[in-house]
Amino acid sequence: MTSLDRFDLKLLHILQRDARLTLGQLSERVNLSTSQCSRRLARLEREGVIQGYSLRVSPDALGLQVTAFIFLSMDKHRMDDPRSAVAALLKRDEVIECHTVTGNHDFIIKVVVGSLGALSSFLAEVVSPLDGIHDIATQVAMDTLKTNGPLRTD
Amino acid sequence: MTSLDRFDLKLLHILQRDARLTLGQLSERVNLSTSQCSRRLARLEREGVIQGYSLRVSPDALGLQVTAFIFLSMDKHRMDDPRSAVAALLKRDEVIECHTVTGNHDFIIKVVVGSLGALSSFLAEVVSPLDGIHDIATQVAMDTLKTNGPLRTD
DNA sequence: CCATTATGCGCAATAATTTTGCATAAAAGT
DNA sequence: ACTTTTATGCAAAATTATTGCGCATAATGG
Repeated sequence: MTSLDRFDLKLLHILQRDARLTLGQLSERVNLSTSQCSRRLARLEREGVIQGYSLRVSPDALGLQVTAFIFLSMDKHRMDDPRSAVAALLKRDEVIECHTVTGNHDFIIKVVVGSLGALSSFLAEVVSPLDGIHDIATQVAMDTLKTNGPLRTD
Repeated sequence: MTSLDRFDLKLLHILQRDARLTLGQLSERVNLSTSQCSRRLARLEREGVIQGYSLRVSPDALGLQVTAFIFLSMDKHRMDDPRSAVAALLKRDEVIECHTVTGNHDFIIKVVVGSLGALSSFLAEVVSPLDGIHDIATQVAMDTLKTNGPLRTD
């Protein structure tokens, strides 16, 4: 078990918002020396609290203009192993997120693609052919008010 | 307009997966000098292709064990300005993502909170009190098969 | 089609940042 | 209270990032 004190939480709070601050800038804000910040971060990484560092890229700049949520229901017997039921989906770069959920559907899947045409192809060529599909519903995002929001640290 | 050549795309592809590679490591993989990688990244940041750098933090380590999707419908007249209709939500740290969507509901909102109790409080104290709410539906994620997947770059 | 200009490049010097050895101080355990 | 462990800051060392410069290549314009 890993316990996080207020310094750790503050580091995580700040770095979630800008992971490119230098240790110098970080140390000012949390009131610790740079060396200690460095060591604490190393520990948080080692213990898996920090899972990685990534870029936020503008989807538009990549020509990805459509975000959609796909709701999937499977035939009952396919749900003993949810992961393998949608294994083919998880590998696809269009799939940003995939969860099993309570409610009418079994999976909720977030995809980001170039166009409505690409969404349509994805549904027809990747989702529909999956084994044991019972139902597919799709909702297209028109306006993204917030994404990749940081987790609360307090 | 910003055009991205194969080097830019390769940089974005790699850094989305690990934004902490050094310019040296990066330069090997893309076959460019470190100085040129540095300059290209500076440009991508300047032009907004790279929107920022962030941490992937383990929700569990922060005691955040519940991910849920909240579906919100508003009274018709509240939807002329979607953003202000949910402005109070966007500020909240529990809200990771918020979109307007096609279909039965107006908004889809992803939240990450500590417990089902916290989810319940959030719904009762933050969502329900919003002005002009017509309907609320919630789906709790049981298993997260993929999150924060990188965008496709090709 | 050549001249001019602009853009992209790598190298090497410089600057900035991160990591580590070490001594000290604070906590924790006995 | 005493010992052991853990956390800390400082300063040196190592690593990494940035920039000036000269050269090449490609785009622009006459």
